[in-house]
Amino acid sequence: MPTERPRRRIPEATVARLPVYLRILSEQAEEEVESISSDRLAELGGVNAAKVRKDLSYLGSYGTRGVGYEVAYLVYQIRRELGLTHDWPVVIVGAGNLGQALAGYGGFGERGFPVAGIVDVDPAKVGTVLGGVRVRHIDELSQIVQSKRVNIGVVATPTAAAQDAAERLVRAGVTSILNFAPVVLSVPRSIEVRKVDLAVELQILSYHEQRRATTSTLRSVSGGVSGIGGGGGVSGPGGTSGIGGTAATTRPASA
Amino acid sequence: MPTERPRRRIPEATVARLPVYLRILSEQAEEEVESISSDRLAELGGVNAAKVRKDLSYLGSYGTRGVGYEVAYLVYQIRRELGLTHDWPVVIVGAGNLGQALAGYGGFGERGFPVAGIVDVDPAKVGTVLGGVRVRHIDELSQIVQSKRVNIGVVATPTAAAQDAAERLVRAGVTSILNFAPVVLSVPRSIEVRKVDLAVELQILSYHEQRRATTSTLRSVSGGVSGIGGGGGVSGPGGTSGIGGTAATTRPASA
DNA sequence: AGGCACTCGTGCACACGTTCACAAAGCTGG
DNA sequence: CCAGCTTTGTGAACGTGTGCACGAGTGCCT
Ligand SMILES: NC(=O)c1ccc[n+]([C@@H]2O[C@H](COP(=O)([O-])OP(=O)(O)OC[C@H]3O[C@@H](n4cnc5c(N)ncnc54)[C@H](O)[C@@H]3O)[C@@H](O)[C@H]2O)c1
Ligand SMILES: NC(=O)c1ccc[n+]([C@@H]2O[C@H](COP(=O)([O-])OP(=O)(O)OC[C@H]3O[C@@H](n4cnc5c(N)ncnc54)[C@H](O)[C@@H]3O)[C@@H](O)[C@H]2O)c1
Repeated sequence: MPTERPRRRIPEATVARLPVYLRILSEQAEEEVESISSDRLAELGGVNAAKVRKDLSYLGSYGTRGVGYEVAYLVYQIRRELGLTHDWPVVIVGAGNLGQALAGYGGFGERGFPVAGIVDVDPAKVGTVLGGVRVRHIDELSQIVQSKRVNIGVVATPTAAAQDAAERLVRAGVTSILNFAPVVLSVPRSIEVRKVDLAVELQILSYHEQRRATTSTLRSVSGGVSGIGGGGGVSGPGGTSGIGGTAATTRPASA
Repeated sequence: MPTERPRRRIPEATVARLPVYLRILSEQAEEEVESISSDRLAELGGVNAAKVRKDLSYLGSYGTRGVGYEVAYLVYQIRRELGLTHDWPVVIVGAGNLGQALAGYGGFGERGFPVAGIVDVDPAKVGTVLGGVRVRHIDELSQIVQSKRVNIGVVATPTAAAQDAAERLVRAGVTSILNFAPVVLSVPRSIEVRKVDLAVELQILSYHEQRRATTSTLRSVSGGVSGIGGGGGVSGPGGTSGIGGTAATTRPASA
């Protein structure tokens, strides 16, 4: 049984989809569904069935031909591959609008990412309690990261302070950063950075809206953009890089 | 001069990067920089210079060999291509934690996406004012969308209500949706949906953290994942689809 | 036991995206 | 006006991601 995971490298596009499969499978498990076919999973996830099978095949996971995949087993495998077998505490830098929303959102802890701490520079913010966590001064960042063994940091400061926040996080020992500020952070190559930029999302939507209007006012929205977006890719080892693709189009079978 | 934009189709990956170039260029413009080379822009954006040039070439934009690109002209061209020559009012569904943070965030209006309205089902929320906008009942959604000519809707409701919110938005006449709820929305093919899923982002980071720990505790984080993510791609016209890649890794030249 | 319906796993072809490398084009200084 | 330097624009090679099509197991029914 201890079929040691062959440690294959999983394509980044697949890694980006696994969390979605995981959520769907977890929901199915709650509804007592024991087995699921790639077709059904594809339908729920709004993807191609072949893609689902290929993605799952990277897990080395065994489905059963003629039957499908055992939900519980898949959930276990995906969680294992994503490193969700234990919690990953996160620390939030910036207790403003966004930091508060994040802290007040229970979804993180539930999904294995408890908020180990929130820090801010503003003395007025320090001491207040958000989502059960007391805001502490940013000088305590290192202490929090060290004592709580935090690997993931979230940047929720104003744009101007984001680079500083990132540097402090790196210095404190964090190795992954989720950045909400609309700037390209400059950090050592070994640090994994992901970015969530709402303005970029809206501008991409704007592009399509504009296009829709221009292309031809008649021809009813032809194909209609559908399909899956390439995952948050990761390119070669080439030195620096930065701009990241972001959210993507979605659509499940409305069957 | 009125070199009518040849209306080339711009690759989705490029569309996802244009907003970032735009932000960088706008900053440069403020600093009175008049001209910029693809090398410099690449450095600031953390991308490959060749990619920058290729991306910009889709705009039909003219750089000057031996010199670079005229910042102001590029800003104009990108804004034009992204449809940012006029405002795109957005309507937010769900005035909870997230909806409040979004409404209270001035960055949208500044960037051309004024909040035309916020709606909620909870009578207790209706009437309160967020970021200068009064929360209205969801039954008024159509009226808001129609009168303010809203094309873009934001779903910030609990997961369970997201599909319903999306359907209401579509019925009201919205054609693009930005979804924050962790579910795959089912909407007509002609509607453009983009998704921002924080849990997915964190899980991707978790995957890399886990990998880092497993692969080899010694070998210092070799290449370190860097590079650009594929843009929020859009695949073939094939029927349904759904899971979308999301944020991506970033890193500018820290030179 | 045999046949049949179903579903996985994957080879293959194609589409898309990235990067290199270089000719063409423009500027500057003599 | 030419030589030399800079930087663009793009063809071509390469790498990644997608989707089809089909062989190969598996379970069920007769
Ligand atoms: N609020 C939103 O809905 C929203 C949406 C999209 C993007 N963003 C981005 O998220 C970031 C935060 O937005 P916000 O609305 O929460 O801003 P905010 O101004 O409400 O909060 C920022 C917080 O960061 C703190 N801060 C400032 N400098 C700091 C530093 N060096 N170290 C630590 N903390 C510091 C401030 O004291 C403040 O509490 C911004 O970059 C913004 O562009 C926010
Ligand atoms: N808060 C965060 O930081 C955060 C982070 C990640 C994801 N999300 C996601 O964003 C969504 C909203 O999160 P939140 O924290 O703001 O939740 P919330 O519970 O604070 O707010 C949800 C709001 O939506 C309203 N609502 C419920 N059903 C509705 C309906 N059918 N139509 C219109 N409005 C309706 C509720 O009255 C409430 O005001 C959730 O799906 C959540 O998973 C939030």
